[in-house]
Amino acid sequence: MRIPPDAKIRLPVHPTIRDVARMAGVAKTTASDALQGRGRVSEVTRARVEAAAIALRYRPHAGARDLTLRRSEVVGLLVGDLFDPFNAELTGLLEQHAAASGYRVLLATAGSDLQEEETALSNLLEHRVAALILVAYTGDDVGLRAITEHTPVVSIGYSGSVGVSIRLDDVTGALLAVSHLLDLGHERIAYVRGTLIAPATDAARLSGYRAALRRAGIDEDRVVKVGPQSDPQRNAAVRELLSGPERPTAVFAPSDITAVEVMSCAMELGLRVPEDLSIVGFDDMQLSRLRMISLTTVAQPVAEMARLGIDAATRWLTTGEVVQPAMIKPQLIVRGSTAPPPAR
Amino acid sequence: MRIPPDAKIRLPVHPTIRDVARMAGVAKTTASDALQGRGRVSEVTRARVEAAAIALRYRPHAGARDLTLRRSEVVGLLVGDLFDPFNAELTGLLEQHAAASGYRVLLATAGSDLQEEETALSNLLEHRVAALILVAYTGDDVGLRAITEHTPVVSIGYSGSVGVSIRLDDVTGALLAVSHLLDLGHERIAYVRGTLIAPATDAARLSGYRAALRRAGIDEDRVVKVGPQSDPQRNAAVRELLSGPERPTAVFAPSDITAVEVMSCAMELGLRVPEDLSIVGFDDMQLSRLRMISLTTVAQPVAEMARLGIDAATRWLTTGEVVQPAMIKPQLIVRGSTAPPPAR
DNA sequence: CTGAAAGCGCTAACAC
DNA sequence: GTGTTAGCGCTTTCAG
Repeated sequence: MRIPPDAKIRLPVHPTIRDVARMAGVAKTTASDALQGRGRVSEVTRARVEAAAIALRYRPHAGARDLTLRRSEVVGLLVGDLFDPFNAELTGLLEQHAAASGYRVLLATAGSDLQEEETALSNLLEHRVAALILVAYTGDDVGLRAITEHTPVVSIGYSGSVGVSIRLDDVTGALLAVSHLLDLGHERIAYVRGTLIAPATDAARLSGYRAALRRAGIDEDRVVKVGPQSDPQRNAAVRELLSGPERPTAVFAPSDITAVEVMSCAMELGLRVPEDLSIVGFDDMQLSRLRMISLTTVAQPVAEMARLGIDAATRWLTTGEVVQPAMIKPQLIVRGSTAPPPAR
Repeated sequence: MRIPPDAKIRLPVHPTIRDVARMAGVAKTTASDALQGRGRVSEVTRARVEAAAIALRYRPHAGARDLTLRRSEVVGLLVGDLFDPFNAELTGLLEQHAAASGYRVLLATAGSDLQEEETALSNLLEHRVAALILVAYTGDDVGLRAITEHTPVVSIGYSGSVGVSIRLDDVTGALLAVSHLLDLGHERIAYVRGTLIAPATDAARLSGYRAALRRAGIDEDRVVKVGPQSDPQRNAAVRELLSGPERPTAVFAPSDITAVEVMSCAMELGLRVPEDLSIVGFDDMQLSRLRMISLTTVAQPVAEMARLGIDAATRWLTTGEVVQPAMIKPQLIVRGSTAPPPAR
């Protein structure tokens, strides 16, 4: 339901600094100074002003203040999909860190549409966000580049070339994952791509996967594209992959949520994990640590990434320095979803 | 890292409507009219203005516009914890619907602290959000009541008495869940509370649980409080519960994420689900539908709830009507995590 | 120690 | 058709 802008009624009255001043019997300026503790106002006046503010339940209008001070206390957060628990974790932590640094978060989700992502980005910018944080961004650099001229852009888990990127060495991460499978003796290893993943990230992990296979002298790889979670046919491709006589003995998925889906699919087919099928994911979301899932995966230190992201943004904002943090070293967490392949 | 407000540097220059007007050689108003299509400007002028806007990459300043128009296009969203996948789903959908209705979303997470929740709420209000959406709110009504005088408050999954509540009949939901277990023949049914849940919601579901037991003539109930997810000892209480000789044969948890934790814990102890232990959750998050989890649960129609929430807010905003939608009827989804109890 | 004036970016009302 | 004025709520000069 689209509401035309004019349909929005006027905001019910909030008391303004003027009301407070009037009630305290002083000028606007004095009231403002008193409340901000800009110490040029006498103790007794301050008390009167404060009393008035409390009585009126005065709350300064952040937008007006930002306008006056020509600054913004809001960062824009564009996140691909909150249905992916890893993204949700990241979003939560980013908000926490932003809040700790004195920033509010204006949230936008990209949805499925690429056009939507564009609009969302535009909306955030109209709100003059102090910085832009991109999580699982699927768009391209083109539109982004120009933005960095006036707004710090920090992307997380996106290997683009714009602004600051907080990211893992995706190639090495995938390499670790697949090497682990190769070491266990697997030879038929499939790559199952989820659609929830940003193309650039997917590409990097895919290339790590390929590199590992190549290094092991295996040139045949199987890539499977899995549809969106809500897609009723989402499992079809995976089922087919796992059903044939020459089915892979292991699967590497570029995100934990996809890995869990594969795991579930395997179970439906009566395949045991890891006895019949080994699975490795990527992310290390909290759920993956549960014993009942116990997913071998490449860990992304989500808390650290959130901290680095906000820090990079605030630093860019305060000092103007654009510091690209070092790539985070991926770490393979071996859990119960991987084992040697079944005997033929 | 706390950045003092003064440390925030001035926002790099964005072109203003004035710049556009100057470039097009017209007055501010004319430029504004031209861009908004407020049709009093000639075709040729409009073209000139539009060209200038594009050349300068002009983007209207939403905050300034809102200030002038005395309105707000931003709704505040306070969500308890994004680590709970159900909350994350809800957040994502709320953002989508808000966007579709022309609203941006200012996000705040409550964190663990109750004090933080208070501050977060205050921050949202300083930003003059058009409405306030509360997800898994853990605070009390006291502070909220006053807010409804100037800002629509819509809570989701919170059975408080303030503003509009979009909610399920929690009592009946829990009743359904526990009755299902009773029907299967279970007699020792535990209630395992997660800490991620809002107290009021927990209370309602607990009372449904108790009502079901009472109705079946069982007056002994076992309530277990499980610590936060990150707590290393989070499983201790559940382990103990599930270990004794008189252990329950079924568990009802007031959220899916807690249910999955219990399931995982059971697995650690070598208990099979549902053969040795039946488990029922509450939420029906997407993950619960996966075959490998296959959780019997009370469904909360998350998409519908998001829609109802945003609709209630926009309606309140546009017409001033405060309409309390009917309670949503809970529906029990029976999956693979429940079965008759093991023979003694 | 306090007040008055200016202005952030924008649009609505009212001239011309 | 177009320009001028005023004002949203706030803080920062600059005078008293």
